[in-house]
Formats: sequence, structure tokens, C-alpha cells
Amino acid sequence: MSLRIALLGLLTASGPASGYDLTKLFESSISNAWHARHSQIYPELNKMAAEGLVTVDEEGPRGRKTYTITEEGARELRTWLIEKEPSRSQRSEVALRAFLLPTLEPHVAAALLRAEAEVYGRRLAMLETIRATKSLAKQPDFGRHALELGIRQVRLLRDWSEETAADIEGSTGS
Amino acid sequence: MSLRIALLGLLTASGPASGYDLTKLFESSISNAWHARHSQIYPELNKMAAEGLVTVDEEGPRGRKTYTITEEGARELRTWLIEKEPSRSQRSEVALRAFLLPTLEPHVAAALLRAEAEVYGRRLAMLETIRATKSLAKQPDFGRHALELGIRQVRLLRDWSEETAADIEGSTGS
DNA sequence: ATCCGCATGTAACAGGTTACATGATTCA
DNA sequence: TGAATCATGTAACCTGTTACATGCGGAT
Repeated sequence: MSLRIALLGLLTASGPASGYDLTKLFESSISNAWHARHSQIYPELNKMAAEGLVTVDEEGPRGRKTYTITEEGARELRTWLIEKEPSRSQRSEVALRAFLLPTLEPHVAAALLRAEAEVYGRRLAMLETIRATKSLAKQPDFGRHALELGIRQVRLLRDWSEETAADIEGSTGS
Repeated sequence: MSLRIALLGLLTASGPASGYDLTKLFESSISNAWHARHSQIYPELNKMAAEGLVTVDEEGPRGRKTYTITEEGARELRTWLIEKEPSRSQRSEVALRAFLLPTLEPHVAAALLRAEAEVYGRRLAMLETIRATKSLAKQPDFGRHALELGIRQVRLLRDWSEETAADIEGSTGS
């Protein structure tokens, strides 16, 4: 369901696009919120076309198909946003790791956390660059709040990793 | 894979336990990091037993089976924690929603965000109660860092929802 | 006796990943 | 002409959810 919603949202934001375009849009804009590969996107678009949520303006040089969202598609997106209670169920490898870290020797755990912190630090820098650049973009608002959320989440992970490493090292008096 | 690791971790932390015990432990301790139902846990334990990661001390009143982690199981857990690069791939309905919110009228989006903020506020209160209580618990450390991470993440979501709602309302001068 | 909680399982389906497979167009 | 990129698809497999199914043991 969520994949379908993400596609409807992207089509709303970008106007008509092909499966290929949407796959790249996924990576560049929404990947921080949702992941999908082309092998999942293409069949889904076909299903959505069959159900009347999008239409195909079959054209394009290679086999390229361009999809446009329909009224019904727009309605489905709206209903989902307004009426569906979001699933808050978590499944995060990072958090799982955090939970299990105390099963390792403190200095090993701390080293792993520092490495994590560095990864997140780099990711944070990237996102902040995007934020700085985006003021020039076409869509003035679309994705801005989501980007802000992403930045905060990455910063949180970096800080937590760093502080937890310090805490672990501190408590052993290494 | 991650489910298996979570189970090995819980067995390490709690000592021998049944599938039923682990299902409840999952809910009470680790659900913030990973979700699993008994229908997934029971078959996985059977597979793990077949592969020698856990042993069954078949006993117990009803069909109860008690599982114990083996040396090989402990090795597998350790290797995963140390060597496996954690998947950072995100899939969050909350973030997806955040991304798509600008497709709605500002006042509708703001109202949805306020409702979200309230949910997270309640969740935050719950987690903070747990943290306050946990100082009395048996395991001095296990899960403390993960709980801290969970609290920060929920707080972030509450604050972001609140602030984004204010921002949206502010920019329309309603 | 009856109900609740303990305790384990399976089957059907939905959602996702990896790998395989193919071919057209553009550019150097 | 060869490489990179555009462009779409399918098949096998793994993970996870929902629902169904069964039965024991303890407490009232």
C-alpha cells in the first residue's frame, strides 16, 4: 500500500513520469522515507494502471511509458493521508544493534559506535548541503519538511552514537 | 537474519527461555527496535535448533520447550555485531506522510500534524516512566542505551510534528 | 465446570530483494 | 563499434502479517 501511495505522491509532485523517472525520483527525493527498486515499481505501476489510478500515455523512444495520475488516484492519496492511522511499527537494524551492544566487551562496543557516528556525520553533511542548495529548486515547499525531519534524525543518531560510546568507555575507566 | 539475531540476543540476556517467553520479551523490551509475532518466532526457533545455534531442553508442562543459546549461536551473534555493516535503509510511514503532506491544504496538514504530536507526546511519557522505573531492574545495563535512543527518537518526532504544524499555519497567516 | 492464560503451531497472502534477461539510443 | 545509460520486465526467494487451529493447566 505505501509503495502505491509514494508513487501517487511523486506523480502529483512531478507531473507525468515514466517508471524509470520514478525509480530515480525515489532515490533522489524520498529514499530517506521509503525504499523501492525498479523491480517493485514497474509491476506496481502496471497494477495501478489496471485499477485506474494512473493512465499511460504510451509513447517515448525505447519502450518508455509515461504515467499520469488520475482523479481517482488523487482521491486515493488524499484519503490515505487523512484517514489512515499511520503504522508506527519500528524495524531498525541500528536500534537492534544498540540494544545488543552490551553483549560485547565495552571497548569493542565503543569502537563500533564511533564508526557509526562517523558514518552519520558524513550523511548529515550531505543532507545539509542539499538543504542549502534546495532554496534554488523549483518546488518551493515539497519535501522541505521531510528533509528537515531527515536531518534531525541523522543528527540524533550521530549524537547518540558518540555519547553512548563515551558513556561506555567512561564507565570502564579504560 | 535480524530476527534470528534478536532472538540470540534475548537468549543471551535472559538465559534459557521458551518461544512464548521470547514472544513476550520481544514486546516488552525490544519492540521499539524490532517487531515479531509468535507466528514468525516459533518457526525461526525450530530452524535455529536444526542449525545448532540453540538447543532444546524439551520439558515443561504444556508443550513448553526451553531454548538455550549454544557456543555457535553466541559466535554468530558476535560476528553479526562486529562484521555486518548495518542496513540503513529506511522505511517509515511517518516520514512518507511528512513528505506527502504538502499535497494537502495547509490547515488540514497542520491538524494532522498536531494529532501526531499528541500521540508521540503520550508515547514519550510512557517511555520516560519506564526509564524512571528501570533503575530498579535486574539487568543494570541491558537495553538502557536502546531505551535512551527510543526516547530521543520519539521526542524528535513530537517536536518536529509540532513545529512543522506551526510553520505551515504561520505561512498561511490563517 | 468454565474461563483465562499458557503454549505451539500452520497456511495463505502481501511486500521486498536479488539476480537474471533483454533491447534501444546516444555519444565518443 | 563499443560503452554507458535509458528503459522495461520476470522469477526465485526471503521476510513478515493475518487468520486459523489446537490443546493443556490452573484458578474460581
